[in-house]
Amino acid sequence: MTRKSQDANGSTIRDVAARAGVSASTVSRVLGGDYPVSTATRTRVLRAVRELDYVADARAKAVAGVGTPTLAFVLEDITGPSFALMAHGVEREATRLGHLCLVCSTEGDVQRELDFIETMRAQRTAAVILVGGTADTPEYRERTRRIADSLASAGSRLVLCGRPPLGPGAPVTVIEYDNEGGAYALVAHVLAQGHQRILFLGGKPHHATAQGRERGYLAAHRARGLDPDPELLLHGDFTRDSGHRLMRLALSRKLEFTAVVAATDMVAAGALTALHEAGLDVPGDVSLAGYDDIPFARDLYPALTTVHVPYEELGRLAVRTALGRTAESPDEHLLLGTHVVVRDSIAAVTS
Amino acid sequence: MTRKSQDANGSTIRDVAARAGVSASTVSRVLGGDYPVSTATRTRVLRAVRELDYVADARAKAVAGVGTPTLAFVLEDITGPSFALMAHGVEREATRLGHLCLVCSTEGDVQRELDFIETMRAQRTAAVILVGGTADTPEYRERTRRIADSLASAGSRLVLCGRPPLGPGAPVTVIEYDNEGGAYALVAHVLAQGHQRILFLGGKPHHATAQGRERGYLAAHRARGLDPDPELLLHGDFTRDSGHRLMRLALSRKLEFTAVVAATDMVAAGALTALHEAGLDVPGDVSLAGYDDIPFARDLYPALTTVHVPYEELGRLAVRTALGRTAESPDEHLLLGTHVVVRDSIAAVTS
DNA sequence: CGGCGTTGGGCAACCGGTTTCCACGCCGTA
DNA sequence: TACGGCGTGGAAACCGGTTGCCCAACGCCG
Repeated sequence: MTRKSQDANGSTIRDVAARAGVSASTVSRVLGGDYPVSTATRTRVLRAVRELDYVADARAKAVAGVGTPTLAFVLEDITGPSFALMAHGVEREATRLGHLCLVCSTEGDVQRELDFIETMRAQRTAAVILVGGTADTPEYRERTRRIADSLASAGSRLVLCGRPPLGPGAPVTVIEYDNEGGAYALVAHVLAQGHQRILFLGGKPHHATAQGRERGYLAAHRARGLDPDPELLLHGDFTRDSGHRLMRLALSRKLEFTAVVAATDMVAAGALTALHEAGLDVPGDVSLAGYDDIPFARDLYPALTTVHVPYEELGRLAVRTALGRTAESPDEHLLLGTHVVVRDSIAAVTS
Repeated sequence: MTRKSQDANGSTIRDVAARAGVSASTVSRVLGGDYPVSTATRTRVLRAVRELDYVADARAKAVAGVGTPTLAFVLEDITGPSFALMAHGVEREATRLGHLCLVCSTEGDVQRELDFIETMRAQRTAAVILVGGTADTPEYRERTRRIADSLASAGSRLVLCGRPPLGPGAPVTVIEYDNEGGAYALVAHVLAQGHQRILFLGGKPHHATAQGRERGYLAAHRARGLDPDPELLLHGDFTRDSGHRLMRLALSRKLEFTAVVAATDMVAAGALTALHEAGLDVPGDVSLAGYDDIPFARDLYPALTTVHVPYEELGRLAVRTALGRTAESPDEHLLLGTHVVVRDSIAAVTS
């Protein structure tokens, strides 16, 4: 409670100065670099620093304008493999560019997301990266645009990663990947194997990512002059359990299909297990495909045919474009390509 | 370059004060809470805040001693499922306790780890959580102890999560889980099914976690009066590719075994794929077990028998004990239990 | 009507750094 | 010997907040 010094807290620059017999400015200068300081003084200061195990308070430096820049990363749940991949990309690139990396899971709670972004604005982070699909409603656009403006006026930057864009004029960087195109290619591939009735295990009806993939599924059919049976279109979410549940549902309903396309690999994993549990052979009895190409896809049995999404690259790109933006460069909107990777879970129909 | 105000940066408390026609202290007080302020003044201030979209700079608050506390989380690679689980636990508990969460992947680079910890000390984080096994060498202990002291003297706290403890006296919180016991139980289970020659797909020889699991493997044999064939002990790392490679190696060497125990589920996944590729049936021809019980374990085919480790809980506990520690409570050392979860990948030998 | 307690709000010090500006001593040179 | 320039280092202002202290105005009561 006295003037302070040996508290549980680290020592201050003044403590170091006192011990070295110089002023605080001098300590700052020998630590800071470029200003000329005599060798004798420098030595004394450095010794004091070592003896006190001193490290300058990064928050104070930040206030003074020379802090470590930081960037924030907010997602629904780091536990999902594709999220983890993106997180990895973000984190790598961030530290490569000398930035710290704050992370927050929203657990899908919009309010938490809002609160967190406000906190990040207070932290003066260089950028806030929002990742993961969501419903593309007018309300979403308006809310997100407000966030973007607010962040921009604080000198920060909003990045949407795999999220619906906001339309022109919003100070936002958008990095997307092609959901519709990927699904189109994948379903076209399945159709080309002779399958006619393809069960689609989709996500939430309003979820933008889910919609994109569903559109691809439909478009691929139409391109062949086919009109898929609406019964074959099931909706759930992007989890393993959803896939498992939906697959059992389809089986119990005795729907007719020779192939299953799942909206994500996680969904496919759940579906695959359900098929196995029902004693069905994949791809002998039923073919199966996923979407995302998470690392585990190749260790499923049979190895899963799926659509590769460059998630890690997505993350890297997000921070690179967000940080690399020059003062008034135009707002960027990137659309990354996807491609189907053929493995063993799809067979040609024999008949 | 003038006196500032409408820069790209957010507005300051003085801007708000000016606009509301009060002093900065008053603004701080209406925002801060408890100090009595007249309704009229409060209204004016709040309006100014709204009009300027003002948020107090969190870094400045931190310097003044009322900042948002932060905690750091350093691991090798967020991409590993068990790491992701722990990260999730840490993140959840941290935000529950009102802390921000910094994250950094070291990619296994000791120097990066050191640098990052130093940065965290500068950030004055409430705690630094180091997670993931590593080699338990004297050099490790000494280095880590220095870090712990250094952090402690800065009022921060080091938490070792699934890492070798440092021995008594170090200002450290250690949260471990039982590697040897889990492996012992698992291997005992496999032996009880009648298997005599069990291939062990281990990790790096000096890696503490790997050693613990290997010890369990050996102890379970000895408890039955068995002495495992040294040929059956293979070493790699904890990745899927290592499991794949080692399994192929074992097959090409024509080693004799009826069961495989992998040091992690990832290793098991790689091994399983290698077995499938070789045309072997699991568990018909070969039984297989893993360790970790990552979410994917049940979607492998056959569903993987493995040892459950409460990773998410581990993460939650790490932050709770680190933050909950009262001034001079004794340094804690928790050892969490594990248990084997039996699925379909192990069959009894028919002989 | 005057003393007094309460309320509301400004000034200034402080948090821990950085940086501008200036003073001082020493040197070389005219 | 006087003077100008350079090499060093300190004092003080600043970054953007919070808070202790003090004072003015107001209402209440005697």
